[in-house]
Amino acid sequence: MPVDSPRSSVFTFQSAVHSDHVLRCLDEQRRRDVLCDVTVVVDSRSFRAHRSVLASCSDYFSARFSSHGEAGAVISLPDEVTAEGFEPLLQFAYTTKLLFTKENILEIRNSATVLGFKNLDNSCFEFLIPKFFDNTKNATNTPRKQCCLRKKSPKPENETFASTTDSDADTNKATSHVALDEEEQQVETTSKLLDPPQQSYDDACPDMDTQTDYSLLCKYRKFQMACMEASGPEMVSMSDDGFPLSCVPCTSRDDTKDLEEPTSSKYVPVTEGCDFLTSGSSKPPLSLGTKASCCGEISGLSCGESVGPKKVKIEDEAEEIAEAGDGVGIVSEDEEKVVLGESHTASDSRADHRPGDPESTRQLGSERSTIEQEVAEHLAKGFWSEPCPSTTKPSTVPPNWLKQLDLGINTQDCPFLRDLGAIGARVPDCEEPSQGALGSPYVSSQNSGEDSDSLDTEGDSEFYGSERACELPFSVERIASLSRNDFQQMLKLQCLTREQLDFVHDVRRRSKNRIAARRCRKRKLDCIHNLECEIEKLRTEKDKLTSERDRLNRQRQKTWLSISGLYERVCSEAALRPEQLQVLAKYSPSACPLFALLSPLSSTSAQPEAPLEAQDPVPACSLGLFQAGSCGEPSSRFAMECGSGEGQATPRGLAVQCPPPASTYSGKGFACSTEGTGLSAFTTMRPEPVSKLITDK
DNA sequence: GGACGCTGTCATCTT
DNA sequence: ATAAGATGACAGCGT
Repeated sequence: MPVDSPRSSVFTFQSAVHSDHVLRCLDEQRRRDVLCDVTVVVDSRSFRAHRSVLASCSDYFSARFSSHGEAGAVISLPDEVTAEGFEPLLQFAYTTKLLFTKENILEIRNSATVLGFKNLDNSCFEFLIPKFFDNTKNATNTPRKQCCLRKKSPKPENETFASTTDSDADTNKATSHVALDEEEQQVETTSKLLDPPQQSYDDACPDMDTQTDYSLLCKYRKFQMACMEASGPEMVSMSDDGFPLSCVPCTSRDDTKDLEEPTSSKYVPVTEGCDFLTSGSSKPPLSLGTKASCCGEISGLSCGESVGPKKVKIEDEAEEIAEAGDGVGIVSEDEEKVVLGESHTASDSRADHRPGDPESTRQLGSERSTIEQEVAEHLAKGFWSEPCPSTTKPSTVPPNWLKQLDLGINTQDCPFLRDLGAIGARVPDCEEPSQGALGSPYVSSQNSGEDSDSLDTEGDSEFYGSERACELPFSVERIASLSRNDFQQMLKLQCLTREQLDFVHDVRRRSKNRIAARRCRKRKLDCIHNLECEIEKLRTEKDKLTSERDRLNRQRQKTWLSISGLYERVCSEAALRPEQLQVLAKYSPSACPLFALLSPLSSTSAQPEAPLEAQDPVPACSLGLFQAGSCGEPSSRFAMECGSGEGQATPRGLAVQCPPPASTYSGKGFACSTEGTGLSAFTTMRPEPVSKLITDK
C-alpha cells in the first residue's frame, strides 16, 4: 500500500576511478621522487614517500609526523621493522595491493603491526599465516599472537578508535607491565608513546594469531576480568588487536575447515596487477573481493568452498565492513594467487558478475547478502516502483527474496534488479557510496522505496505483512547507520505515520542489536583466543624459567663445591678451634672473608653427613652469603644466629641453614637479593660492631 | 534424528 | 529520562 507522501530523490554522482587515479598519481610521484617529503630509513635502506600517504595508512607515521612536525625529513623506523617487511607495506599504501610471500609475510605482518598499518591489520594475516604455517606444529615459530604483540603497534597516544572506550584506556593505564623479555620491553617502551592501533569490530580486524587486542576486549568486562585474573596484568598489556575490520580469528566453521585443509588453497606471490581475481574454478565467479574482507570467511569462500551456506557470513562481513568504513580484502583471484587489496567496491563486483547470465545471477543472488539485496531493492524501487507496473517476477532474481520483496516490478526493466549481482559491493550509507560499474560512474538514489530489514531473518519477516506497507524513503542501512541526531533529523524531514515511525525505530533497534550481538560474540571469541594465546605464552615462559632455574642450580652447586674445596683447604691449614672461629666470626669486620677464616672448622666438624648432591642443592642463601661475605655484607655472627641449631658452629652448616634471602624474579632468571629484607635484616640482627660497620658503609 | 555451531532477536542491565 | 551498547537467554536454521 503505497503512501502518498512526498518523495524527493537525491542523487549522488561518484567517480569510480577518481580515488584510483589519485593513488596512482601518488605512486607515480613516489617512484619518480616527486613531491616526496620524507625519507624512511629501514635497515639502512631508504624509501622516499609522502608524509600524508604514510600518515594516512599508518598510525605510527601519523603519530611521528604529528609529533615531530616538519622536523623529521628522515625517519628511522624501529628495529622491529625490517626493510623486507616495510617495502611491501609501502607499496600497499600506494597501490592498495600487498604483495607477499610465505617467506616475508611474517616480516610484513610484524612491520604492519608495529607501524599500525591501517586496513591491513591482523585479520588478513590472521587468516593467511595459519595457512602458510602449520599452526600447531609451528606454534612457537610463528609470531606471537597479536594479543601478545599488540602493544608493539604504535598508535598516537591521543588517537582514539571506535572500539576504544574510556574504560579501555583506564584499564590500560591501570595495567602494570611485568617484566618482559628484552625485546618486549623494548617494544613496550616504544608503545608507551605510540599505542597500538586498535581496530575494532567497527574498524579493524584481528589476527589469527589473532592478535586480538585486549584493550578492545576491555569492553567485554567480565571476560577481561577473567583474563586479568587468569594471567595477571601482563596479559592486558600484552594483548591487542583491534577488531580491524575484525575478522573473527578463524573461529567459524569455515575457518576451521580452512585450517584443517590447508592445502585447499595455495597462496603464492602474485604478480602486480593481478588485482581482483576471477574464480579459476568452474564455479561462478564471486564478487567477494568487493566487500573486501580480510577474513578467512570470505576468502575462504572464494577459495573453492561451497558458497551456499555462506550467505549469512557474507552479509555479516559486509556489515562489518560497512561499519569499519574501510575494508581490507583478501581478494582471491584463483586458488593460485592471493593478493591483499583494499576494497574497491562495486566495480569489482560488477566485473565478476555476468549480467544477463541467469545462472550466474541466481547463484550470486543466493549468496548475496541480505543487505545487498535490500540495497538492490531500494535502488530498484526508488527508480522503478512507480513507473514499473506490477508484472511477473523476474527469473534473474532469487525467488526466495523476490517473495519477500514483492516489488511488483519488472526487473528486466529495472537495471538495479537486472544487474542485481553488481550491486552487492555497495558500501553502506555510512560511507560514501560505492563505485559503480567498472570504470564508469553510477548514480544511486537515496530515495528508496519500501523498507526492509534483513530479509532472511525470522523476525523481520513479520514486518513484511502489515509493516511492509510502510514505504519508507530511506534504506534500512541508513536507518541503522545514522547517528542518533542524524537519524532524528532524517525522520523529521519525512512525514511518517506512527506506524512507519515505530517500524523504523524497531528496525533500527534490531539492526543495531544484531550488530552488537556480533560484536559481543566476537569479543568472546577473541577473549578465548587471547586466553589460549596467553596460556601458550605462559607455558613457554614457565619452561624458560624452569630451565633457567636448573641452570642456576647447577651453577650454584658448582660454586659450592669450589668454595667447599677452599674451605677444606684453609681449615686444614689453619687448624683453628671452633671457639676461636666463633669469636673470630663475632668480631670480624664484614669485609673480612669470614668463611675463609671459619673454613678450618668445617674440615674437622662440619662435614656434611650427606653428599652435597643429596642436599637441597646449596641453598640460595648460602651462595648469597658467600658472595655477600666476600664483599663484606653478612657476618658469620649472623650466619650462626640464623642457624637452626644443627650446624651451629660449622660454617657450611650455618650457611646451609640460613634462611634464604629474598628472591626476586628479574625476568631473566632468579637472583638472590639482600636488598630490603637482606641488608636491613642484617643491620638489625648484627651485633653492634658489625652493624655499625655496615651502617658506616 | 540429535548434537553442535551460527545467527538474530528479545529482555535486561549498564553506560 | 532517554538512547545506545553489552550481554545472557532463547529459538531457528544449517551442517
